[in-house]
Amino acid sequence: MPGTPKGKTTESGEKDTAPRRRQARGERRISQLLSAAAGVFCRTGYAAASTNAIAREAGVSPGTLYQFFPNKEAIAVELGGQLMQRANEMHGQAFLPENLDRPLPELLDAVLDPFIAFNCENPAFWALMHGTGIPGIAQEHEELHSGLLARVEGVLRTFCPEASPAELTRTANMILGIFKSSLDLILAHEGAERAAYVAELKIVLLRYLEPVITPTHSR
Amino acid sequence: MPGTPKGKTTESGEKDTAPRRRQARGERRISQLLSAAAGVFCRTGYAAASTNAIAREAGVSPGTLYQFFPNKEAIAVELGGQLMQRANEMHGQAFLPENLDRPLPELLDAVLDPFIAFNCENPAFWALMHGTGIPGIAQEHEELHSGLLARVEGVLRTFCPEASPAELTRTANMILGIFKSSLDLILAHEGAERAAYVAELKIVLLRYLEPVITPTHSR
Amino acid sequence: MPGTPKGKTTESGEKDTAPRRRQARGERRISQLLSAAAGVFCRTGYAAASTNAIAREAGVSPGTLYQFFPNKEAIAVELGGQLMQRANEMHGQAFLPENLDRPLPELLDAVLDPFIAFNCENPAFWALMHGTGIPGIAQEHEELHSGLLARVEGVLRTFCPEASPAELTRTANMILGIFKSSLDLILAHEGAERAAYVAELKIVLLRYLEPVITPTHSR
Amino acid sequence: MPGTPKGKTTESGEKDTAPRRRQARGERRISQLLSAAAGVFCRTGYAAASTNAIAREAGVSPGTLYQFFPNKEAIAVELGGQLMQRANEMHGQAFLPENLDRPLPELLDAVLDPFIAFNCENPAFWALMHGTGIPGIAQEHEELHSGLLARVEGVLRTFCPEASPAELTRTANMILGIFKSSLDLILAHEGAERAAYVAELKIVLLRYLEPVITPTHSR
DNA sequence: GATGAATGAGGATTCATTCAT
DNA sequence: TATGAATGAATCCTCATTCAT
Repeated sequence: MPGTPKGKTTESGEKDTAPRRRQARGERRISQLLSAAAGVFCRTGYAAASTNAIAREAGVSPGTLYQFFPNKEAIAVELGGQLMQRANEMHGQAFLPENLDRPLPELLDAVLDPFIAFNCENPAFWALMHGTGIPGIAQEHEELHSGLLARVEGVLRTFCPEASPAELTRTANMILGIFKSSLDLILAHEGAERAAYVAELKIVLLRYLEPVITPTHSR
Repeated sequence: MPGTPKGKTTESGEKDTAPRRRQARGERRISQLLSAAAGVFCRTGYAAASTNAIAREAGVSPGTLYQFFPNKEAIAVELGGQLMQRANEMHGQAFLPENLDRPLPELLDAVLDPFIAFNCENPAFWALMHGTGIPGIAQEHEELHSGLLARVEGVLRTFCPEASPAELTRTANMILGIFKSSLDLILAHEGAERAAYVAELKIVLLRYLEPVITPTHSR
Repeated sequence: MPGTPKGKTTESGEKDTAPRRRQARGERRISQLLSAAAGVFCRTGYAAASTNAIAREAGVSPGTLYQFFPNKEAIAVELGGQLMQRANEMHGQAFLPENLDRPLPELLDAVLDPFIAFNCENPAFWALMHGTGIPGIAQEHEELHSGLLARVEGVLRTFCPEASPAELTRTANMILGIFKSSLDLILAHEGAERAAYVAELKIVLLRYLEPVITPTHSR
Repeated sequence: MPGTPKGKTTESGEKDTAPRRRQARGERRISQLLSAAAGVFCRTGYAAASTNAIAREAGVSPGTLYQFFPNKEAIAVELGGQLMQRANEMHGQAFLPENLDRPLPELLDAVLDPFIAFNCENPAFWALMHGTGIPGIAQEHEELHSGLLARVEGVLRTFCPEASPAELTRTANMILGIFKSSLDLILAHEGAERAAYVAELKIVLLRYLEPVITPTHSR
């Protein structure tokens, strides 16, 4: 958007600027709505969140919400997708190859810290992944979940190439589960206590994974 | 209120019998309703469960339901409490003092196996504990949760008497969290795969707890 | 319902009477709702009729309406079906075999008069058959339409056995169409003018059909 | 209001041209919108047609639509009027005096064929005339209807000068009604079957009108 | 106690219409 | 003029809860 040459001619300038501004307004609204939705989902959960409440929180009328989203589910899906994408971008580096050569504790730090930070800043992300049973979302969120699962499996595979796929999946699921439940605890506390839970999570994973990966790694 | 003699007949024998029968019938109704609720909660989750659906599943009219429970939440609370009690009864033995002297793997088996079995048979128990975010229930279910927490803390305390209460609570929370998320995986699979997840849960807890309790225990 | 022996024993009497009364109330409500719907459909057409308006007209709350009908369409379908049934009952005699031997003018009188009377008394019947384009109703009403069509075709067949099925269908469709549009005119007028339109309808049909059926009939 | 000189440039030539262009553009827009409306009305009926859908079909924004029409009804009215005018132009010749001297079958051909053709090509015309019950439109479309009615009455009057006005109106209404319902059947079929229904319509009208007009005409 | 009808506030969604740009 | 965002009343429908019998 910045850097676009504007005002080339008065005519094209007019034709070009107005729509862009309108579009910009629309996108601002979308963000407003999404963050309002994030707040409401966090506070009340997806099922209990009403579209009217979301619109009210965003400071718009219900009709406006429906100009940008076809239904409540779409809001959750878009929000989840956007958060997922941001999560992926943010942690792409966490899973960088160079991290795989580092000792497990460092690897855990590298991977978990940004992920925890992200979730602390975007608690809606987690609230959405809990939406079990909501028809239509489960599907989309399965996708989010399997994305994470695949990443973790990928890391595990490099450490234990001899493990069967089933084992890998199982271990990855356990890791995700542990992470998930710990995140609940982490989010439920603050300050030093939160930090203590973060440390505890790392201890759990370290002790769980050390025996699994050390053999491969010790050579 | 129930059992109040209303002087229907002059015979004292009936005075006693009729109310008792009524009470018995009432308790049968309550069980009916509670197990219907368990089924519905399991299938649809608490929020999406309608009182009408529960009444229908129990084979009674909505009015009857409200004769025994003041509102939907009360059903969940009662159900949770009752399941919790059954869980307690069933596992009272698991936490028997003699188990505390056994090596950790056996202790884990002794404690986890019946608990897992119970949850496999009563999936509603778990469904209820997930009701995070439901206003009003969280509080009541905190109580269920803290019951479990206290038990686990109690066991831990005997193993690490020198640990601070905060540490104990933290560890107990982690254990419960790990158990909780593993249970999701366990319930989501069947047969050999389910058994594999059970084994994996024990590995995680064993490795997590071994360093914590071994020193104390090894002497 | 009448003639049922009641009050055999006090116990079974109680068990039997209360539900029947309740059921009776429900059926009264259904009739109320259906006639309210008939009125609203007549005045505003199906599409523009709101369920709240129907409930209001019936003097009940919207929720009550939905206790007896799953949705707006079901009301229309039930109403249509019920009217159709009444129409069938009422005109079963019109199509009696003995009428087929009478000269065409009398046949037309025998068939049309009760049908017209019925539609004047139940204008909703007609309003519903106009519901073109309403998804789901079209199907049900097609059935009503084809019922009529079959009857008319049946009569025609006895008069012109040599006609092809396609011709019969075409003629029956024309007759129904003429009847339909004339009914609009009949319902739109009153008193003598209405009678004049009725007469005119018979003239149209008489002249249309005379050449078709006379050959068969003249022997 | 349009065409008002706003004095943009001093040159008188432009003063004249620019408004004309604007006007031309406006009329193009109006046609766009009207034919879009015709399509939508045809597909979904008037009541179910949304102004947004019309605007979308026309490739403009809803705001633009409201720059040319004050509300949805006005679109229907204008469309109906325009179609009516085209119908009038197209069939002005059908009702030419010289046709009145021809035998009835030829007269029917002369009048009906172009009218049927017109309606097959402009199905929206018919869709609009069915909009019975739509508040506010009925009145405006009555006008369209009465236009046709007057024409038919005019023709009839030349054939039966001795008939009372009431009789004429009645007969004209019947004719229109028959035509209307037959048109439904005609539009609902294609090819040979459609032709057969056209023929059938003519038979109905021929037999209905022959006795009415022959006496006058046969001398 | 039991029944099932009754309630009505609330939720998702639509759409004719208006407004700022 | 044109745009498309904004509005908000209205619609269908649900469901926890109450009431008459």
